[in-house]
Amino acid sequence: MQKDKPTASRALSRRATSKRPPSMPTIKDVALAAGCSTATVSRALANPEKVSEATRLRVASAIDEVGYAPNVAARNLRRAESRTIVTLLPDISNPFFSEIINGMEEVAHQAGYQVLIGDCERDPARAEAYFNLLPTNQADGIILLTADIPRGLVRHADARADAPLVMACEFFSDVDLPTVTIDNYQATAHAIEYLVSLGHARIAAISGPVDNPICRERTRGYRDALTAGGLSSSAHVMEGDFGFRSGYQQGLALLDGADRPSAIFCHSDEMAIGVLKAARQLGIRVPEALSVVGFDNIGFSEYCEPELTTVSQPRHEIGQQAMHTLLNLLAGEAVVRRQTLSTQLIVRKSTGRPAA
Amino acid sequence: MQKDKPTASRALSRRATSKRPPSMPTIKDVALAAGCSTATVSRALANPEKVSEATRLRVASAIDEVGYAPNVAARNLRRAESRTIVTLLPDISNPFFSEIINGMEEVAHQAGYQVLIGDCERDPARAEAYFNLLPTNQADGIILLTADIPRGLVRHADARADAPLVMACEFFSDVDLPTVTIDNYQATAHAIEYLVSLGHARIAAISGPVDNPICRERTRGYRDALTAGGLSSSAHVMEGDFGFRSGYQQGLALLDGADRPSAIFCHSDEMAIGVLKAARQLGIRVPEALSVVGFDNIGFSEYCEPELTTVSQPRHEIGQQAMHTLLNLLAGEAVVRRQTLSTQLIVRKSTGRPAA
DNA sequence: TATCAGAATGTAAAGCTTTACACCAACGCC
DNA sequence: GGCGTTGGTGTAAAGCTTTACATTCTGATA
Repeated sequence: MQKDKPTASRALSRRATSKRPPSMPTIKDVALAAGCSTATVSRALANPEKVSEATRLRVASAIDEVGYAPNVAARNLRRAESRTIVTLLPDISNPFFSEIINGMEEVAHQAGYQVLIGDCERDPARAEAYFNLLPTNQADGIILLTADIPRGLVRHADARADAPLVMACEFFSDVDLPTVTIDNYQATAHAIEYLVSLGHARIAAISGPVDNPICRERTRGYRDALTAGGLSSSAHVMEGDFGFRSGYQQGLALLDGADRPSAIFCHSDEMAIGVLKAARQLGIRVPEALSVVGFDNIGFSEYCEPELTTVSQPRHEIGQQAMHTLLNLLAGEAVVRRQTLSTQLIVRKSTGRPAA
Repeated sequence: MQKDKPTASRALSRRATSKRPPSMPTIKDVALAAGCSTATVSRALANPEKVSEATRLRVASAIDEVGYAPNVAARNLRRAESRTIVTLLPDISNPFFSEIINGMEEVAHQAGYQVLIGDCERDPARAEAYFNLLPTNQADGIILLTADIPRGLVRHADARADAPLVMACEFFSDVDLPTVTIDNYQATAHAIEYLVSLGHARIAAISGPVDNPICRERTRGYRDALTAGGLSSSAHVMEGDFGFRSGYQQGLALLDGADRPSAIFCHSDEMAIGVLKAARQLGIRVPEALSVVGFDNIGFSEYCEPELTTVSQPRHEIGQQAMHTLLNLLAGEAVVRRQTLSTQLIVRKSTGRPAA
């Protein structure tokens, strides 16, 4: 009884590789069970029309007889693809993105793709790491939800005109990627017109980062609408970063001064909610003494005090369209390079006529 | 000139596979350039200590001479792993999770792992799809941020005692996975004690789903603290779903009735904010006529009106620990099966002494 | 009936990496 | 000087699937 060391009959396990003793059945096992070659099994799965009805059925039942599931790594290796799409965003904690992601996942899953969420946190190194998934076949395409990406990366990846890159929500002013956005100019102009129509004459704005193209568009819309209303001289734009705190701080700055605005248009709901807090702190009542408009219609905007008037984007649809576009690109089909989805001004309780 | 059809010299491209004409260099090219075998290159990368100093350097410079990057699919195939961890959560739009995810990604990336975010949306089919990534080697492990998972899936995956499954934030009452949580019982009891110490005698609670183990724990803490304060008879628990709306609705129900509570403890900040809205609507002032306590300390809790008193969880650390635990599990190391992280009651403006 | 087209299937290579095993040289020890 | 180590390296198989090409067979056309 000196069999103390190598003991248990390893003859049982078909493969001696290492771990994973209950090694999954392979396409070979299916072929055996179905009485055909592995090629036929593969075809039955990928190109059913190339296989006779009878074989297809035999294969099908063999598959669940042996409990087969394809080995994705092997498939990816052979096909030189990963069936993974990564989406790059500036900040995962911003609830604005979640609905977009849902839209993307919906169409991705349906097409057999995964989506990998890449939170860049404004860190170029992070962005680069995600871009590197492309040449190494770890990702088939990228959807950018932020323009805050080292331009060199994009240019390099975009060398081929049909590079698997799609932009959503934002856009680059200098690189022409297929893009799905809203009409930021129009949406803003419309919101400002609404404020003007209420009688506001001093309408300030808190922008996102001013070098951000969508913020530029919005500011253009803001200025033009002001001009159209004969108020061009009252334009006043502060810069924020879309987050609560910056809205709060810029709101404080705006409201604490001498001739304060009667309305503030913000480029995000979070900033608008920050403004609400600033106003509260200064004892300025909303909407009686100050009107506030946000952008995005995030979940909170219905639960803050007062409920926020805001510009709603079709976030789910943006996600869907962006993913569709990318998948079409991958399929080598022609895509419309610029899709513009419609927005809606949602009037709630944070806006009203200015005090006489 | 009848060469109109097959035209361009394909002899140029080394491989005739299909697309991807600028096919990446492989380990073979590196071996060639470094004047050694592919095995040595592979070793130089994976087990540098098994290779002589000189060779290592030659390989290194060969690598960036030819611009080599490993083919991950091939590696995964060979190693039967994916270097991907998936995390399952009930609802990606809940900002509570984002900081946890950041913590997880931090340690995952450092160890060369990716994290795939799986939004289950309470749909068992979705959860099952994600669990299926495990046996097919598309994922190496799963971190559960929700207990709302078909139990069969977990049991099945957990057949081996060291299954690569880790639970964070929540836990199962009937399956014993390695878990990292806070002490929900203590944290709640502490919050309730605080309310009692302020003089509240009618303290209601809005729970998450009552069959959720962490909600049970919290309710136990709530009841025990009430009993300890001699208020056992006033216990009153409503059921919510962690979301704004349910907090709002249950808040309305609680506050509209005859003998309304002077304080409400909520199992999430979103619900607490819903209660705030309900109170506002009914003209009940917070904190003068009603104290409200939330749970989680999400970003918005500082910007609602009034700022929310809440129980803060170390979310980043929870994410880190959970990922550490999982990676240790994968490495075959022993792990502590139950980690309990500390919480903190953050007192802001939504709580105060009850009106005489 | 010979031939051909087309459908259905099989064979085997290719995709890239990792690793068990074999091999070789250098070294130290008795 | 023979022998056992040890460190460094190469050879080749294995991991699983897809697919170009070859083969076989059926039925139809000339």
